[in-house]
Amino acid sequence: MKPATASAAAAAAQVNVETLRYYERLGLLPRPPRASNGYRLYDDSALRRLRFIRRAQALGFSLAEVKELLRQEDGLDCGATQTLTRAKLEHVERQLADLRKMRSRLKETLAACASDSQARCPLIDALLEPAVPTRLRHGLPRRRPSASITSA
Amino acid sequence: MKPATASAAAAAAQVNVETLRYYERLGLLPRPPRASNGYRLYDDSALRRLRFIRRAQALGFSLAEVKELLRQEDGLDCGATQTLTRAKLEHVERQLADLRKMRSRLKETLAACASDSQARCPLIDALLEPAVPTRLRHGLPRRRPSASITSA
DNA sequence: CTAAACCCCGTACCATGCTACGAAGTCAAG
DNA sequence: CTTGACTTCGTAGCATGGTACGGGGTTTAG
Repeated sequence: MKPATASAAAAAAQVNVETLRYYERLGLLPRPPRASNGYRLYDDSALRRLRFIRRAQALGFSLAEVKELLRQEDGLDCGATQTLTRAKLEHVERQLADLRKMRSRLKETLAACASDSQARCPLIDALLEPAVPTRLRHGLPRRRPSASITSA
Repeated sequence: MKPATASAAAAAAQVNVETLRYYERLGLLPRPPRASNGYRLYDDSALRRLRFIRRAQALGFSLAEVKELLRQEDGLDCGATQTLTRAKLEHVERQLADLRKMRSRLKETLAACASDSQARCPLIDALLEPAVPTRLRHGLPRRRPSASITSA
């Protein structure tokens, strides 16, 4: 297998060429060897690594986490990887549960909409549901660090 | 129910106070009436709307989509909402499938790691798998619009 | 030889969803 | 009356994950 050019590597991994440079800058991809003209040459191991990154991302790992995972490829211990993986598994389990809830909500809503066509959409009511208790002044937790909703 | 202050409303919905202003700027929350001192007053409908936003977000809707959804609360037709909901449902189904795949991958990996302790971690290999055919120059799809990996 | 398509680099920009900052006014407990 | 927690505003900044731009060199089909 002769090494791939940037665009070939990018196409193979379904990413933009610029993304390769981006990953390289982040230290996710090693600085590749260059041809005599200065062009980057991506060999099999680089392509594998690139696929690894995309797969890990698809598994829900952030790029920072992917970087952690990759450290072990370079000879580090398995422990950190296992810990990360376990945490990610738990996260995935939670996501699954949430999504299942979402799904049934969405389905119910659509069913109601379909039967009750012409009337006002029940989507609103479906989402409105139980009130959360309101606390007042003096000693609110202030919720400093707000977690992103799409990832932990 | 007397109207809530900003911090009370924020606490009730588990969001940062600034987030209320942010949503207001985006047009997700209506400009609330003000007390004589200029303070925002969030009544029940505002609080419901705020909860709606967070729930919809938790269902995977982006803020832009939430805004679409909310337009119908203001008397618009149910059709757009249904369409959005159906699309979101499909997205959720896809996510579920992906997550299930992830989960079994993660589980397998952990199991392998546990049994094969001390040896090199199989995580890498687990993710590496099948090669993608490499295409060369001239007529690559160029993949202009790259979809975010966490949402469609 | 020319033109298109590829490559390099650094830097700037984008979208999303907040979060923080500073200056200033308000309000309630002690 | 002071103090501290609340509020207002506009604007700026952050984190993530890219994407684009401009100015330049290279390569290959025709």
